[in-house]
Amino acid sequence: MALLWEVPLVGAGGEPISFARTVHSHGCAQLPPAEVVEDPLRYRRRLRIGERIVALTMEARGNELAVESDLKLGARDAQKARGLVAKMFRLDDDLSPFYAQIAGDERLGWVTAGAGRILASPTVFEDVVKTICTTNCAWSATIRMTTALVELGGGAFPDAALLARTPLKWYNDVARMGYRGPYLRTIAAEVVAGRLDLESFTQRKRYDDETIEELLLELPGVGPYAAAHIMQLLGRHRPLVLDSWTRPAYLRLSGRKRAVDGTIRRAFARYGEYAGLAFWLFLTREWVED
DNA sequence: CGTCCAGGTCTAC
DNA sequence: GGTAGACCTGGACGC
Repeated sequence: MALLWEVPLVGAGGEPISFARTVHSHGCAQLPPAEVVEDPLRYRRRLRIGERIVALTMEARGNELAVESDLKLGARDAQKARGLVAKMFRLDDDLSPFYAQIAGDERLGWVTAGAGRILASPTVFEDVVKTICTTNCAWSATIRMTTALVELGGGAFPDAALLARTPLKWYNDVARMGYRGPYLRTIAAEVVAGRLDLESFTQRKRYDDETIEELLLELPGVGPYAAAHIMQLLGRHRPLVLDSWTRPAYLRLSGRKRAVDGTIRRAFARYGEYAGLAFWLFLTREWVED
């Protein structure tokens, strides 16, 4: 294990970052090729750097994020790995406006201790594929499909080129993805052809949230739920993720007997561009002990 | 063994 | 723009 990086756990606005809250920010963050290890809390994930597959282990050391690599990396590869970690932890994001908004908020005041960073994958492509693998199936199926994808990728998540050249037979017979297979393969092919630049979707100056939502909804297999979910992973926090998990969770935690989507949206509308994040944090507070 | 449904989406009205 | 019905899979459940 070689120490790759130590970087302050601080966001772009100087706000604190809770390592535990970040690695437990959502379920997809724990899908292969990533995993959360407890005691001490660490986040591990394999990724492809050039020709090699590298296993990175991340943990909090004091107020720093320490990143270790199982392989010794040259300067160029080390730089690339650091860049991917920065993307995953969204180190360039500034949550301080949100924190200022919820300071003293009864429901969400606790968040300002460093919660609210939604851990991303190294690529938007991976998050889009994984999100589609969460739709209309049990979580066990999501794990099965993702595990197959990572096996295809030789231990790392496959890139668009590999998915585009993989025959549909594999999607059906090996990954058992059903109707999702053609969706994912089509998206991969569009990326490879250069007609779809998912990685640019993080660029706030280039695309506003509304545009990104429209572009996401154009993708096969991406509807309102998936678009909102991917938006959260992109750090675009207005849309609420409304699905068969969040709806009952909201009822349980709010004490309401029933609430249609419009009612839930109104309950969080006052958080403005952070409404979706506020909703998600309200639902997941108990995932981590303060 | 059949039906239902799980962190929905698409198509056709 | 709003709403049925179909859709892969496989685990849970009722009969």
